[in-house]
Amino acid sequence: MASHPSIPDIVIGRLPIYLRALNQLMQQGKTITSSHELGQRLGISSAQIRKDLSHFGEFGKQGTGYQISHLQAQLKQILQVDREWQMIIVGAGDLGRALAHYRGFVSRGFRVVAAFDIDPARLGKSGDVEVLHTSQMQDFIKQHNIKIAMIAVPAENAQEVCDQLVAAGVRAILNYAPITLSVPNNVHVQYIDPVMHLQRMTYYLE
Amino acid sequence: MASHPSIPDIVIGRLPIYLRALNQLMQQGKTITSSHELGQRLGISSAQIRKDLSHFGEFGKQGTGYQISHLQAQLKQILQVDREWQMIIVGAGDLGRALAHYRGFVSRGFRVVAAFDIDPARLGKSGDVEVLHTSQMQDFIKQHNIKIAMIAVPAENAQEVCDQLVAAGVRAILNYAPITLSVPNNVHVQYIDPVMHLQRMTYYLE
DNA sequence: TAGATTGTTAATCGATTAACAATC
DNA sequence: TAGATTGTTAATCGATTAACAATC
Repeated sequence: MASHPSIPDIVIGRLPIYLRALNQLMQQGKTITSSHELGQRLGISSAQIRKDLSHFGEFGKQGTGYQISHLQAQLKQILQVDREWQMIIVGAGDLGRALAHYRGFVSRGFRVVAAFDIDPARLGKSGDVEVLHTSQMQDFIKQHNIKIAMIAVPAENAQEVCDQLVAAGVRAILNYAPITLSVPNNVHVQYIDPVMHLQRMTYYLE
Repeated sequence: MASHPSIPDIVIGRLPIYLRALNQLMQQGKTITSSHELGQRLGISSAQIRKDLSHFGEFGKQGTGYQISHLQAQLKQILQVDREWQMIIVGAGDLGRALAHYRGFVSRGFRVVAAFDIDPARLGKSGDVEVLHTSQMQDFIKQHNIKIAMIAVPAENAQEVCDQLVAAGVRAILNYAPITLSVPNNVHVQYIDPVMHLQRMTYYLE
């Protein structure tokens, strides 16, 4: 139901961008928008936005455009963020704690329910999030049926942590360690590495 | 010299991935690799890697492959990270401080030289990095000829901060605020929004 | 109605891949 | 030499865009 097999991944990748722009328009008090307005804001052609959306249904009205609240609800449903996903964080260093404290998850469909670290000095509450010992991680994942994890450990330990997560049932990993992980086909990985973004920009500088 | 105008941006975006993989191979003590080995690790075809590299020159040897140290040096030069770029961080909340403490920048060509915040309670040293008041930001950028900044302020303030950065001379921005920024054509922006990555994966879950 | 914008088709554009001569 | 791998060309594949009938 939720996933149509033939939709290109690159299209899926743009849906969160559209959703975020709709949130912003809504906060500005707008109720209606058009593919043209959306495209202008995002630097994407209006044709592409209409084409992308047409993979999933007809959400607009000729002559008028899109009702923001409706399109927003539809995109949330398509992306399956019309619910709340429970996540864990592995690694409670600076980055892991910053993620644990981040206020922006809940309003967009995600909740950090625990963090894990091997260093006993880091255990206990960090903000609202309990930091537990890594030895409890796999049991926790199984008991709470956790499907999503964020990896915020040093690069040297990331693959090992990843293997443990996958073995326990995690199916989506957001990896902050600067290495490419190897995972089975049924596990999804996304990467966040600020240095790669910076290196991409320095090419163009001067 | 550094930037050939006709090379597709998507190719530039893969160079940092190759560079990171080479770092990893080198750490494992390897000295030679091939497009096939590299591709296998990264989930990219060997043909694509060779094609990408061919935009910039001939870095391999038939029958042998690539000398890792040489290819690494070449990629660093192409990306202009064979030097050290000075960066600033705007926003010294959890995220800004985590970035200020991050040890992974220097070895890959970047150094955080200051952070800025409007909250007087956050000023002073945070690890090795001095947090200054935002009112001093534009002077600092001009004096130190800063070209790169990271934005780690709330979404509501991000566009305003961005405008100030651009006006002072910043030409590359790594934006952690979950909004699309509007900038002149000669300014580069990259976005990091963990929620967008998560939403991209939930589409495929279940 | 007149104006605007959708959803969709067909054309264009660009990126990826397969294949192979060159050569280490 | 025999085996391997590059750099490059041509073919394929897929994504983007232009254009427009439909229609609100």
